[in-house]
Amino acid sequence: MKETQLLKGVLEGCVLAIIKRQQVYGYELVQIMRDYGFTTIVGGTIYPLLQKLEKQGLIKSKELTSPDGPNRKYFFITAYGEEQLMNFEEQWNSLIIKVNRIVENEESE
Amino acid sequence: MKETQLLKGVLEGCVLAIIKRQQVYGYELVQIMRDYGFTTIVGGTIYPLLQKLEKQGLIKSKELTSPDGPNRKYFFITAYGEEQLMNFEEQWNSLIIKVNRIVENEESE
DNA sequence: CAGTACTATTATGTTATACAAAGTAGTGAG
DNA sequence: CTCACTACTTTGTATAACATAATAGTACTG
Repeated sequence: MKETQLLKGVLEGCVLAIIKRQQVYGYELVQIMRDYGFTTIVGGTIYPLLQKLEKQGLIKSKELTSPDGPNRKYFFITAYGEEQLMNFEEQWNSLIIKVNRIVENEESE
Repeated sequence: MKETQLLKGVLEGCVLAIIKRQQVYGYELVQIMRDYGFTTIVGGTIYPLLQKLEKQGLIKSKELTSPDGPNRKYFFITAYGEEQLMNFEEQWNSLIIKVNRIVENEESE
């Protein structure tokens, strides 16, 4: 079982949570995720996700020039995005409870 | 975001954990998962998963007659399966830590 | 015999992430 | 000036998990 499968659905919530508290551009987001321990994250994973989130209206973007290279595309969370983030947090917490109930039972019998 | 995306990768670990502490057949497993709160689980989700796990050697099966219908196919965990289950638990705990670190930071700033 | 509950199987679709490659803009070395 | 390098973004193709839905077969019940 690869760790990557566990990521599904989680990544989106994490990205929203990060964008909520600071505006970021894609490249930076990759670094941040890696700092948090998601070492396998690369651009090819993040950019399509950002495009999807923007298309769905959860985030919006603004392009700004960079002193170090090509333009950066900064992302911000929308009201709808915040709503969905809360939604994610609920589902995530609920999932933890369910899974732990199953896995922890293991030792109690 | 549908809850179903969060399931990915988790389902396999849950199924293994359940099979570890009691032999079950597919239909029964569906009921158990539903009791645990995974209300959307149906046969079409569980049976292919069981076949995959058996093919990979994480579980093995034995067919027994049922008093109430067609034969039941009971599943047992193998040594390799137990190994993978421990593996899953580690990854799952590690994922919880990482995600919570991201999500919870939200309020502390 | 018709209908319903049990049990297993399989085909097809959707979607998130992986993987890999490439394109664009600036900077520094020679 | 150009070559290489780094910062930054984009895109195409593949894989694998889970959803959805339909099929089929056994036993019980009316």
